[in-house]
Amino acid sequence: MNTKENAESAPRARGRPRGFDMETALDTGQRLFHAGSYDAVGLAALTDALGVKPPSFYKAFGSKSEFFAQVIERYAQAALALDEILLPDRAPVDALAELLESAARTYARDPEQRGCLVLEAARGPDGDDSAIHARRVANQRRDRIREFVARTHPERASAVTDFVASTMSGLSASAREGMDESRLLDVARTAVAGLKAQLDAD
Amino acid sequence: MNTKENAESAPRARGRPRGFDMETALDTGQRLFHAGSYDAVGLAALTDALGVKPPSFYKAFGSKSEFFAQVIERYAQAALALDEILLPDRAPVDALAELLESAARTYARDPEQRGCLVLEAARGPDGDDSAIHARRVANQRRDRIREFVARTHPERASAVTDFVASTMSGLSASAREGMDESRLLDVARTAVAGLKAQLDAD
DNA sequence: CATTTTCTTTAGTGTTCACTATAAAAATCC
DNA sequence: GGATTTTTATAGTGAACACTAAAGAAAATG
Repeated sequence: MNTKENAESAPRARGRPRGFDMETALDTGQRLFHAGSYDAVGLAALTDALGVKPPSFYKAFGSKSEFFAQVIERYAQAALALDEILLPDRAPVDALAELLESAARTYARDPEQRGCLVLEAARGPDGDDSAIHARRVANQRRDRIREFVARTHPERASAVTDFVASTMSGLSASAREGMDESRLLDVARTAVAGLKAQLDAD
Repeated sequence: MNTKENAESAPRARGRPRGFDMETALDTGQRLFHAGSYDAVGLAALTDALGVKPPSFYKAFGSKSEFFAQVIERYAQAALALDEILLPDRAPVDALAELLESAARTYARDPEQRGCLVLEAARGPDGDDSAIHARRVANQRRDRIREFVARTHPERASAVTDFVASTMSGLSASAREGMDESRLLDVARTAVAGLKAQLDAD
């Protein structure tokens, strides 16, 4: 029944136009949550940063938790492009080495955005929607790593994925505590050495 | 001026006796914080669990944050006895292997106490006393690892410590997300393989 | 221009948070 | 037994939290 909603020359939908841009709001939210955490950034900080009052925020996003879910999805789309790293014709050790080194670089690149937003949020309380959603997104990415490794090492896919997942969580934690890029890279390379020992033991 | 306070036959100190045991309170607090987190366990939950009202709690401990500091110190005293693992006449790889495997076992042993209380708290907001204190305790333990490794590998002590620290944070995070002991042990052993590659490259 | 639709603001709401002032209770001391 | 000391409870405190009811504003429609 919305056959006209994508037409370029269609008149704007009825009603007062929104006073802020949704994409800019998500970007701002992502920055704030990444610098702090879901719990540390209250609605007052969000609405201040967006220049709107609470009802406008809720009208647009429904709730803080739903807003966060959108932020998480947005972050996951842009972070560590698995599609470009886990290429089918690529040796797993090489691909995973690149993944871990990229994580090391990314997690320390911006002093205001240390670590990984998804992995940090995944550690929230079990009952919180924010943590539940972050965990789901994290596990979807882990599934892709497992499938990638299973192509060449089906019997090691789960253990390798566990190790990569745990290592990335550790890198994120260390980055949050202030570890700089070169030290994170050293950690990543040592982890890759462990991966090689595991995958080359065929 | 308190020359009599340790005498067995000395009368009790003046004043109303405390209606709860301090050590039991710290144990209870440790369990609650470990199951949840510093922020997730409010004062109501604490005082309910201890069977006291807020003024009694504050009289005894000063503040929630000071109580937590005591809980953290208590936990660190008991967890993963570094003194028994980092023995001077021991090969670093063997000692660190035992440390990481012990971490894997400890972090998954009790389904209600997953991960490491100190490392989880260390990831709290930068400005919070709870996180600041946890970070300090964590870094004291890392200093001991670094000194231990520096005995035989002075030029690698920092990088090895970074790796062990990051790996333990990763193990803690994975345990919090529900990874079981055998999977954590696999992760630890792969990490040890990486350590061997680094320390045996002399 | 009145109606409809959608978004915005003002002015709250109830709950939870960490913590406190005051009075009373429980012990020792002399 | 009154004074002193220490601990306890009652009854709050102010602040922050996520969120909302009602009214008004800004747009399109006919």
